Amino acid sequence: MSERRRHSWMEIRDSIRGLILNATYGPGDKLPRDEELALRFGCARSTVHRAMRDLAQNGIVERRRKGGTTVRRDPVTRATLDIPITRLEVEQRGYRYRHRLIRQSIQDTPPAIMANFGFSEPRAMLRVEALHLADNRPYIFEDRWISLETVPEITSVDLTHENANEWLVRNRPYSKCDLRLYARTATASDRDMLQAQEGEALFVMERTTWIDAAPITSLCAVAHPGYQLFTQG
Amino acid sequence: MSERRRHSWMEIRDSIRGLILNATYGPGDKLPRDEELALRFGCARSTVHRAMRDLAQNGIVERRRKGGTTVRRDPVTRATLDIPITRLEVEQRGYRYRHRLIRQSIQDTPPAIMANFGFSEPRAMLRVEALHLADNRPYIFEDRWISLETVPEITSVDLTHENANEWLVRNRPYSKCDLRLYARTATASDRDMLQAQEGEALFVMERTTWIDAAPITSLCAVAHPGYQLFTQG
DNA sequence: TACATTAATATGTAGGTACATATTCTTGTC
DNA sequence: GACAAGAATATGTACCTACATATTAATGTA
Repeated sequence: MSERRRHSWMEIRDSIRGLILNATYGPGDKLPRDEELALRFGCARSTVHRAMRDLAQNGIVERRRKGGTTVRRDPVTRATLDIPITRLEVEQRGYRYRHRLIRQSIQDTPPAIMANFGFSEPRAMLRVEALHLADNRPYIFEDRWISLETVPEITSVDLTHENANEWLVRNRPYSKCDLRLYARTATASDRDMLQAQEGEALFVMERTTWIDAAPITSLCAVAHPGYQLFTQG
Repeated sequence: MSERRRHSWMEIRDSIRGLILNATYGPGDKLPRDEELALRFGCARSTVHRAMRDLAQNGIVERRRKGGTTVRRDPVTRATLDIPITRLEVEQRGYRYRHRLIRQSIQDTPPAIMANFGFSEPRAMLRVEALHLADNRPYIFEDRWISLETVPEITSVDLTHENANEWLVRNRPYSKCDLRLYARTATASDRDMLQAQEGEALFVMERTTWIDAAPITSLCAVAHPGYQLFTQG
């Protein structure tokens, strides 16, 4: 009898990717159905399915029920960013972490925050401005807006002691997160806060989170000059 | 007999996440084994496994063979970045794409590129400097180094016509990609190339790719003033 | 005690079956 | 030809069983 060796889903994935690489199937082309490929590779459909899920996740192919699997027409570089809690990031670099609450007040959301959440009307939220320090030097300044409806307890938390970043991450895990990254020239306020030189380039991360459809928080984090963000491959 | 309804892996995932959220299992705690949880939830082990894989992928838990599943001690914000081919990005914004080859030469890698690849010695590579334009205005300037050992055919490609970005993405898909993002103040050369104002903040993306252990390319892409990078949630 | 060897065990994967679900395709009606 | 209803079909999921694999824990030996 033929000794059918067991194929790992990664082997199958690499084989399918190989077919795409050597142009057997080009961008936009439809791949054979899973069952057909399983037959061809001599493995179970579930193994092809596992391989395909990985390829789909990595943006190589697109899959639709009944529609079948197609090679993505527009290849992308897909990278996973891990943004840790700032305290851990600082400590992992061997610095002593400190946190300073600058301001805390209830205000109506400005247009930029409304846009992040998709509001059409201003809403009262808790605004928290805080500075993260590494060895007493400014590390990241954050300007955060927190929903009073989704997170009512936040008003009774002492944010001078416990920082909003960690409190939220531990008490209000999100189900959805939007991220926006860009560069900005240091303003007068940045210069005070982050000890940046005039005209220096600063790295900015805007992050907005929801639990299901309910808004949690939207923040604009401005990093100290020289800050870099990596992917962990 | 008890009518065991079928549970979807997402239900199970949300249930497990619920246990973590309501502090039944805190950061660093060990969760019960899959089999035990399956029994508890009244589903198959494979369903728990599917749920756990998702939680692990999203950085909620960590799993190790024999070691079991533990709640991650340090929560992270995990986001998936899609960096499309520049031409598509430009076209999707409704602009006309053009590409201009600035320079092309074989040089020894400078320290920065050696560091990206992990080389201890300089190596001769093809350096390609090119400008991507949107409606004839500078969009992204890229300074790219391509391995002559891994991609020997590149020397016979006419890069004035076909751009290196697309040629590589279509002909040398990578298996590993490192990404580094930061902000930089415009230099004199940037000002010429990207029509940036003096002292303006520019967004920089450094990308290094390998196929298995073989280096493919390392590039430094400097975006026009005002560029932003989003996650596709 | 230190270290190597072996057993135990939780997760990971492959294969298989049955059914669910979302589309697309076909067909019928006007 | 336009549109709605129903059939066809490829992917998605749930559950099983049987192993594979990576560690940790236990055990034996010097």
